[in-house]
Amino acid sequence: MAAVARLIGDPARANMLDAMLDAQAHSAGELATIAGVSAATASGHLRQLLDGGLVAVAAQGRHRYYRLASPEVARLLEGLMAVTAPLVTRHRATPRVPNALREARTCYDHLAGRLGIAITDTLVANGAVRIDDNNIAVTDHGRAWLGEMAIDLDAPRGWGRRPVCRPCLDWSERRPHLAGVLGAALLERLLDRGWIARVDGSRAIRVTPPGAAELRRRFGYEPG
Amino acid sequence: MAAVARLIGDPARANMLDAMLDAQAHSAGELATIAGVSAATASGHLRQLLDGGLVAVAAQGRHRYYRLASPEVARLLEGLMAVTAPLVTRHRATPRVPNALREARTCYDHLAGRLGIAITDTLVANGAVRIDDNNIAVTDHGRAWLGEMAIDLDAPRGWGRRPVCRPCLDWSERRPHLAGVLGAALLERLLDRGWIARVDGSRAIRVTPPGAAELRRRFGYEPG
DNA sequence: GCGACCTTTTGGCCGCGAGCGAAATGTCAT
DNA sequence: ATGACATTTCGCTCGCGGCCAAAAGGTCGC
Repeated sequence: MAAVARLIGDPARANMLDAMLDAQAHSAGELATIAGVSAATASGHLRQLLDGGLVAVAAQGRHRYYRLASPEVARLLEGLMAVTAPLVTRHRATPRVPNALREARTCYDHLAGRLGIAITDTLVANGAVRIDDNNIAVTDHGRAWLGEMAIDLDAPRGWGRRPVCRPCLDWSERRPHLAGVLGAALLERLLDRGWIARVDGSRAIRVTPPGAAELRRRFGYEPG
Repeated sequence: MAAVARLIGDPARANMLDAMLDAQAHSAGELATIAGVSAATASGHLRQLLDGGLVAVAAQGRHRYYRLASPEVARLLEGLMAVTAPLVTRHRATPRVPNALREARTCYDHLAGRLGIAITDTLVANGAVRIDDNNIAVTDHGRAWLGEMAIDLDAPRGWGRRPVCRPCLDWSERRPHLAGVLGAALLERLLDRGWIARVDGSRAIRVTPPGAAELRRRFGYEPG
């Protein structure tokens, strides 16, 4: 247990892992810049993360692209943030995290932040999903509703057997939001409909002008 | 994020935290022995864990009793184990963890291991709780059934507002088991009915002779 | 092929922090 | 008060591991 925690415990490695939370692959050099260390140092860190089973690598030409080894690792990292956040903000009234991230961001492969919460709330109000305590389940009515969004939860999605819908604790809103296959499919659909877009090299999500209208109408989302 | 992970990343501190996963308070000297370090070193570690908000302390006479600061910390630790376990056992066919722990143990303040899974399965079969994907909810029928066990989920339980029932991933069985207020109440009831007992200074749980009969009849649990 | 580029390996420096013994602090028992 | 015990603080040593510059692998474009 200590071995895994030790890997995350170094600031440079933690920054790299945090960057990989966007579920996209990053080259070694890119991660070196993000971590603020030389390429040599970064390479050493990445080797450790690889040996520790926290990340996986895909060699492509002269680049080597690193990504988190599994959704479990992503969940672990978000869990760490959930424990960390209250400690940091305990003595600070002003939000320490950039507002763009609080507003809308990706959490591994699904949406989080105010936008993620707004969508979750709407699906609950619709009766599309049901939440008891901290648990989420998709209803039959929900499957039909999602069909209109061209989302078929029963379609094979490549990444083997994976829970259809899982709660994921949002560390900025302190509430669970949609994760699992449903969360991933929603993010994908919103992206390729052009309602939202990724922001440069950040996990932040930007709402496009056409997206603003659609998201307000369908999910009652108003930018904060 | 790195700060919290760094604290767990030291073997001595990890051992201490692991010991505290039984949700009981441990004196500083006891934790020093468990971690295999001197009292002076242990004191330093405990101070760090305290400053980091991972543990809380209660001074009682000349002893100082340490415990985990919150259930969230316990969840984080179990999450770490879930990521760690597969890495360790990947190249080992034989179980590395003592069988007593796989059989029945406490997981913070509820039951885990084969016994915990057996109880969870029975409650699902009864229709007392419902599991969708990885989510658990208590049904009305479940509340009545629990009433026969003298468990009232609506009774105030001291520890403020806390989810009635939460899934908790079992790192030895790789399946979710009952946690939350329900899990805690079940453990408490089984203990004070004398069906199970804590084992010395371990998280292992021993089934008593009268308990063996009751657990087989009610939950279909057969010792492995 | 050759040069440009990305990445990893090697070697060496250096600081953080884990470790202990000894002393100090605080608490209980008599 | 005095001694026994639990814990913390202090001062110190020492090794692990992060860091970089330089060199070595690989891969692509020309």
